[in-house]
Amino acid sequence: MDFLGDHLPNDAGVVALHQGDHVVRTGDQIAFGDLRDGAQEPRDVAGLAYGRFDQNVGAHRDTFPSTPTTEPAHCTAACPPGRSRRARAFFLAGFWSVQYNFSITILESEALLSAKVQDKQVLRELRHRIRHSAAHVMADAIVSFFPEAKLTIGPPTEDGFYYDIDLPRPLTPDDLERIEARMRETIKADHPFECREISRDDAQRMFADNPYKLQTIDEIPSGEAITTYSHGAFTDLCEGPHVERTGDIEAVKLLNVAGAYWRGSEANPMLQRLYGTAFESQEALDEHLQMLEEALKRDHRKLGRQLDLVMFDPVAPASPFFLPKGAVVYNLLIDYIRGLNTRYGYQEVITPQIYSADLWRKSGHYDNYKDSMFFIDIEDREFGLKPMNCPGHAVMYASRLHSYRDLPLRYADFARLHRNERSGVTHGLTRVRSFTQDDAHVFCRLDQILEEVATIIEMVSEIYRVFEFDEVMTYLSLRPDKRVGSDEMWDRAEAILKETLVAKAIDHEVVPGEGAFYGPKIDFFVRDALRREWQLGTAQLDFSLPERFELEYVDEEGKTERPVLIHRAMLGSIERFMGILIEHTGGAFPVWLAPVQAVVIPIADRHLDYARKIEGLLRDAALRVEVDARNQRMNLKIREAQLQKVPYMLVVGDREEEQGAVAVRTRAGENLGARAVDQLIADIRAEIDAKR
RNA sequence: GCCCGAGUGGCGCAAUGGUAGCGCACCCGACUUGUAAUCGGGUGGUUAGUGGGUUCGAAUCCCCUCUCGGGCUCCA
Repeated sequence: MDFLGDHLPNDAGVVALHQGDHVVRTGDQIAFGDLRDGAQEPRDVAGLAYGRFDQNVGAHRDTFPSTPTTEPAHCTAACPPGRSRRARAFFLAGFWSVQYNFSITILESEALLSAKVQDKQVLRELRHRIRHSAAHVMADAIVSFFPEAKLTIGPPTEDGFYYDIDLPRPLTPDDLERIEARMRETIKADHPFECREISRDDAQRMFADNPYKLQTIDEIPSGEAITTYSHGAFTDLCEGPHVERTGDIEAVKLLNVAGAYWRGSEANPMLQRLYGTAFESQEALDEHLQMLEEALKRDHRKLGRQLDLVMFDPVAPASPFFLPKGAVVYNLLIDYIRGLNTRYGYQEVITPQIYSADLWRKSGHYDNYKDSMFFIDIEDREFGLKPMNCPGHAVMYASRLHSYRDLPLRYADFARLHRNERSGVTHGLTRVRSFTQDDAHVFCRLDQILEEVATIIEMVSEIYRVFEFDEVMTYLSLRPDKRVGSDEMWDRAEAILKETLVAKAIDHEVVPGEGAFYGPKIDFFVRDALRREWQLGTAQLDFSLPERFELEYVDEEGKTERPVLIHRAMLGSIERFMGILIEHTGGAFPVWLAPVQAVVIPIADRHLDYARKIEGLLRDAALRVEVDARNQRMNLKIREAQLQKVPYMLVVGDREEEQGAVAVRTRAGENLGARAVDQLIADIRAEIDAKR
């Protein structure tokens, strides 16, 4: 048996995998784990897990709990973190080579790899400086046109920079051009950036006419140095760092102007925020702009219309209408979650849409959330349309006595929710006023929290794996200033969540102060086509609601205890998830979700009957199929099916009719040639079952 | 909610104070087609609002309202 452990040189860091002619590429699903001593074959591996292969770093994401299709004998736990990349690369190579006849090519050494990683860091640092410097150059240009402008802050961001400025009048696109032209002059002049450390008094004198800068100076801790950076005749309060000279800003582009509150508070004046970006070369800038353009093509609002999935109308602002094709996807997503819920012991419930305002007073929504709710008066009584399911579930829980044996009790609900989001914050499908969550509430004992949260993480991980979201950001939000419950309670709850994340080996960022007032939470975010982050899943601990609704259970000793509530959502809102998924897939849904899975394309009218027959066979196999019966050329029908991202185009003409076959073309543009219908159905079904 | 911008046939766009036009879609007709757009003809908009104003004249300028977009804020 050709197992790699013995064959790979010691410094092999990254391997390329081949199956036949297919090279395993970044994003492909792989399996990996750690070798036991003396391992000879895949089953000698502890901790099999699935992840994705990434050409740059070998295997990563060792955090997915496993439900392998080929169950190895010793599948015990998730792969422990901290093992070397090499060990993992070895293993995955070995596993796949044996299981699936992959052959292995060594791409590069560990040393090379780390140099590459280092280059990335250097580049990031360089761009940071370039953009920070570009912000200064921009401010310089603006001040030259508007001497009364008051500068505030101008930091670099992930993809560019901005400067918030108090200006006498709104900037126009023409202004942007003028400013950009002036910036180029400054860059060409190649002024050096000079850093100067100044005293607090000097700083205050220097920026005496700028209240924003004065406030900034006031907030610099007394021990810290106050510095300015100058280029040419321009000086700004700044801690740096910058590039050496303005000429180091090789490529710059101003993008747009927007309003922004000083210090982000609505109570403060609205400033003008001018966004731009800068790169170390024109090519890199062009590439970035190209990327932005490509992203616009993936915009779910555009694709949602083009693919007949969803529409909007001013009669229901920010409330999507799902067209038949969109409804197919929507329902399939819910079906999928329903299946998961069943598998993990969640019970679905159906609860009212409209509740007396009394309920919302009891839950606290009336005091804290009233502006975001829709209310209706009926027969002199006030009712509220539900923005969340939790109070309804609490009412259900409280309707009978519970033993500790009942817990955890897991209620799932796909009810439609309505939130009166402030105008100006709504956005396509990702922020709407009417939506459905894959919502659930777990009522459990304190000692059950860890397991419940761990299970939620497992479910979420499976979901993100199925949908191939590789870049999921996980945040652990801790106690905010305004909160309920004792500090001990918070200590304990935060510790449990943290422990669970560590146990599940989930990379996460801790965000102090961002928790809900009722408890800490774990949130999962992914990015849309324009790299904006959107929250999908969440697991939130809640000590407040059980208190408010006086929820109880009877423990082993007959004592009355209060359960803890866990709010969970995995896709988040189905609407938002669909929006993100459309952008993630560019509208090319995996076959199991595709609204139309196959289009039968008859070449001429005389093939119509045969096309109908094929349609019937596929429909009998529960596939979503259509016949393009229009009197049009085949080329046009293929083009349109292609634009609709239909996974399979089945061309039927004289040849196919004779053979009782169909000619299969995929949306990837591959012509697979003639296939027997039975075989085709079996292949597509397998693809659907595997959710590929 | 706040700042800025936009709204023209179903969709994408043009018309910058002087007769609302183009492409796609749609309808009709011809063509009967082999892996990303066949050809010809036709219907359709008093320009977001049965809003207000300026002007001899408004898609175009001003005001109000609505909706959408980019941000900010918000997302208990």
